[in-house]
Amino acid sequence: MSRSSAVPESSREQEQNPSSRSRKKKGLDAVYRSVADAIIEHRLKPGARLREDALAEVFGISRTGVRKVLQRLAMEQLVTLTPRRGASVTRPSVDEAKDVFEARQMVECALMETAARRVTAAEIRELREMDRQEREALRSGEQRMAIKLSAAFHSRLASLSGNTTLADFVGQLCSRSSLILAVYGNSGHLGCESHDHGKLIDLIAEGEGRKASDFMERHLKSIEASLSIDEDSEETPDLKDIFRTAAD
Amino acid sequence: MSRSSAVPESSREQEQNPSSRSRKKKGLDAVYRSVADAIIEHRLKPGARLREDALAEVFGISRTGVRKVLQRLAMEQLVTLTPRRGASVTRPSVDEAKDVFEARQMVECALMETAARRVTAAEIRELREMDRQEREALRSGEQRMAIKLSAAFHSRLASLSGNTTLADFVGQLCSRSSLILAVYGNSGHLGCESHDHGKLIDLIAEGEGRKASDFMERHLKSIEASLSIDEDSEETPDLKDIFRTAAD
DNA sequence: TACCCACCCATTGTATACGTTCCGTGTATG
DNA sequence: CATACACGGAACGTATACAATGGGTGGGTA
Repeated sequence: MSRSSAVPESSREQEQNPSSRSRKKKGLDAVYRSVADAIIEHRLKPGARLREDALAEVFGISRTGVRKVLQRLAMEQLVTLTPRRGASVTRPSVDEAKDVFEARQMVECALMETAARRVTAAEIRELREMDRQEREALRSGEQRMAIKLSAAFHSRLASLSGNTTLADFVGQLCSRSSLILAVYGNSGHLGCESHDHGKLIDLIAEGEGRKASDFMERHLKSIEASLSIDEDSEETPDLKDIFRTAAD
Repeated sequence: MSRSSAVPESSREQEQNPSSRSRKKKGLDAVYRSVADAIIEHRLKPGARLREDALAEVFGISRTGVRKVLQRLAMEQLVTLTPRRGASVTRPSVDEAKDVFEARQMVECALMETAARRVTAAEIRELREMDRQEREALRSGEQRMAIKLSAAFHSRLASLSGNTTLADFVGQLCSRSSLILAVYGNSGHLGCESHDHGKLIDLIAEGEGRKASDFMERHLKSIEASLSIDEDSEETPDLKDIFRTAAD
């Protein structure tokens, strides 16, 4: 009972949320985006169980479609499919978090040099607009939206390279980073400092690929450093340890 | 008629081939490996249609399981799911091929440095054994097996870095490379020259990460250069052009 | 009182059945 | 004789029904 009660409220949120505006009939892909966004925005927290029946009822589709969506999310490491236990939002391990940020530094930095060479004026304007929206969301206290926009910004930045394969990979890494922030992030300051993205755009616009790459490296390292990856916060919640004082 | 008649023989290959040895009962995941291997080994050529009913009958499972497998393969870019046309083995475009090899050079080279630092003696032995098997297959004319082993070698090499995320990514890139070789490769010489892998192992074993990275870059560039990426070989087979001489 | 076993229910895994859409072919007409 | 329309069939998309398994709870016993 204690576990199953962790989620149902969020599914109600889905109904009343206008973002998933009653797309009952067409758009199976829209269901995927809805769930993915909910996870990225931390409306569905790591560890939350995703029962097939519940999702099927919420979105007005059958379990068949739900399973397809969950499988796709599982392949992107956003949800974890335990053989007979069902699906739950992935709770990234410390090693996983480390791997994801190592991958991001490797790929995103390298792509900056290509992006600086290929970027167009229209794309620069688009990036500035995205940055503006992100800061706007951050300013008005919409942390959830800011997190999603930040991931979208990094993903769009990677897509400037023109390499679809690497861009998609970065997109997945950014999504997983949102999960990592949800688990290991300090609620005090979010991952991306707003002014960083603006500076990044400047460097790209000036064609300073090398500097953009270096800046991106520092940017990502600073995000990673801001995480509180305590080794001891792993494994069992240690009921004994937690309630030791109470029992003492 | 011209398009649909291009494939049906391949589905018969599946039936008579003993490699998919009657894994009827357990192992839904085994079906995935069977199909993936068939694609990587070029037993299923790019463009080959994969009818759900046929696969279901061959593997003794229902279409439900087949669809799950096909979806997974589609996500790894090994098969293409056309909305109402069904599944077919992906025929990589020129741009896709270029992207994949750019990604491989970026990631695999970078991982060599990490691998050279972390590799153990046991892993070196394992790599040498894999290299031996690959050369053995190449020597005995089993090109299909050699292609698969070569991809497995690169994938295993990447996994030495300890970064699961990047290793999995490289694994997918290697699988897609097999497809690219099937389309753009000259049947004369396969992608990986056998002695290259041995040299790569030597450098890793000696802890020469930098040299290993450089060598890997040359290795991959040489594979890419061996491809015959003719821009004109794209698009429609141009029945008019092909039969112009006959009509003339 | 604490631990273990057995039963029941909830949830997922799999298969089958139905609806839908698109391709191919055949015929009719300009 | 060519083209266009229409019909039939085949394959995919979706939903529903059944089967199997694991966990949770309750009772019994040491």
